[in-house]
Amino acid sequence: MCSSPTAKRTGRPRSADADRAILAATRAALAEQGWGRLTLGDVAARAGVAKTTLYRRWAGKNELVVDAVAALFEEQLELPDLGSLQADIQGVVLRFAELLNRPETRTALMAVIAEAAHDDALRLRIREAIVDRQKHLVVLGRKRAQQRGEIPPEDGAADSAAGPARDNLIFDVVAGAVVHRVMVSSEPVDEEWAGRLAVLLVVGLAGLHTAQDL
Amino acid sequence: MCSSPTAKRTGRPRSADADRAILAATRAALAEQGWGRLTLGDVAARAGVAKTTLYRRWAGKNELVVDAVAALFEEQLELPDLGSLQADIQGVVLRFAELLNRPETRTALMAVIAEAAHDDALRLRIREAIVDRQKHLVVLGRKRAQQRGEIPPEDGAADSAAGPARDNLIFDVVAGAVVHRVMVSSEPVDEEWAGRLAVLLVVGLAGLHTAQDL
DNA sequence: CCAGTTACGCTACGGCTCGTAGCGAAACTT
DNA sequence: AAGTTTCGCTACGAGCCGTAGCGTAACTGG
Repeated sequence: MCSSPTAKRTGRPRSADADRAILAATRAALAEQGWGRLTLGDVAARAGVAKTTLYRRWAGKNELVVDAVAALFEEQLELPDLGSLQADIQGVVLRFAELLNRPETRTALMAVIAEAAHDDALRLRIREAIVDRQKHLVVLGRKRAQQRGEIPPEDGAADSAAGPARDNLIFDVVAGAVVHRVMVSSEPVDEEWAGRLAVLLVVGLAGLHTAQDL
Repeated sequence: MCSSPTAKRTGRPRSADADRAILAATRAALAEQGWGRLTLGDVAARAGVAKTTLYRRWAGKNELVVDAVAALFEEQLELPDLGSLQADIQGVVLRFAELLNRPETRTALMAVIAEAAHDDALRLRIREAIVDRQKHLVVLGRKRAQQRGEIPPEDGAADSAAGPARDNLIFDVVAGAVVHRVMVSSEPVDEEWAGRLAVLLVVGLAGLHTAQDL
């Protein structure tokens, strides 16, 4: 009943500096030791904070790491307007790959996704902190392309579910391809590769609109 | 000098039954407890094997789990010939998704990929045991499509690197999209979604061939 | 049949990390 | 000044890791 967003409660407030220091220390430790050897004791020591303070704010390793990497997604992901749908896709692919190439994110992102496979709360947290933020870029990119006339506008009445379904497909293809290229194939995402992926998508997307009978 | 592949060495041979029991126990424990709570002591107990036996054959959790899930990929992944490239893609996507929906693979695959981000030996092992096996399906699918005339044959002299590059792109897009759909978006890969992905790829692939100037 | 060699099961151990409890001091509200 | 919450610190039991040591089992070559 008494937990409004910015509720000024009684007692000593939590240090915002400590929050920042802990998340930064988590990313640093993650980059050096990876997920497997990351210990909360080490993070606390790096942040200059008692281990108990850490446990007061996060339930465990999973939640802490999600917040630590979510901060990176928040400040680094945006959709540049490069004039055409193809160029926009290429641009956002390169940005996303750059983010994935950081040593902190490389191991952390896959690890938390793995843990989320049998942890519903964690999966929800990832969705809100990371996935929805990315998915929004797809919707934005589609709207821009429709304004430019590169893609036919929504025909509302026809098939009301086709639009969001297409967005979801594009999202999984773009994000999935980049992640797979970087993490599994472990080959570089350069302008050439990003360009080919963009061509594949733009052409294929046009095909999806004409073959709507599926 | 004396280590031929099937070298009959002196001494008591390693039990093949124990190998199978350990890998099966690993998959069972993985399905129940997930990656994070998986302990090698538990695996040994389930397999009816001493913990030391486990350490004599595998260096650690990572290597063991890779072998345990690789066995599933080996016996379950093949490319059905369904008459057209689009149908073939749709078929293999559905098979791959079915494999990813198993509780053992859901968490294990992402976890070992995460660990491989800073473990070169593990990355190589994953590549040989899992990735190359999948990639072979792409090459096979392309050859079939070329024989059917759905895709122009290799023009050898023109751009010798374009063919493999296309294969790699398709591989990352297909595998990445399925993994992302299942693990991140956590939405089902049904015939409808697989069909849309197949259309996107077939149409886009044709576009890649015409716009070879990239 | 008899060494020689290797794998196995079992027990035990030090070492590390986890997550929590308890304490006194600090910071902030009323 | 009193009340409340956080903080740093120390200490602790619990669990798992990975290894060592031992006696036994299985298989090979002389």
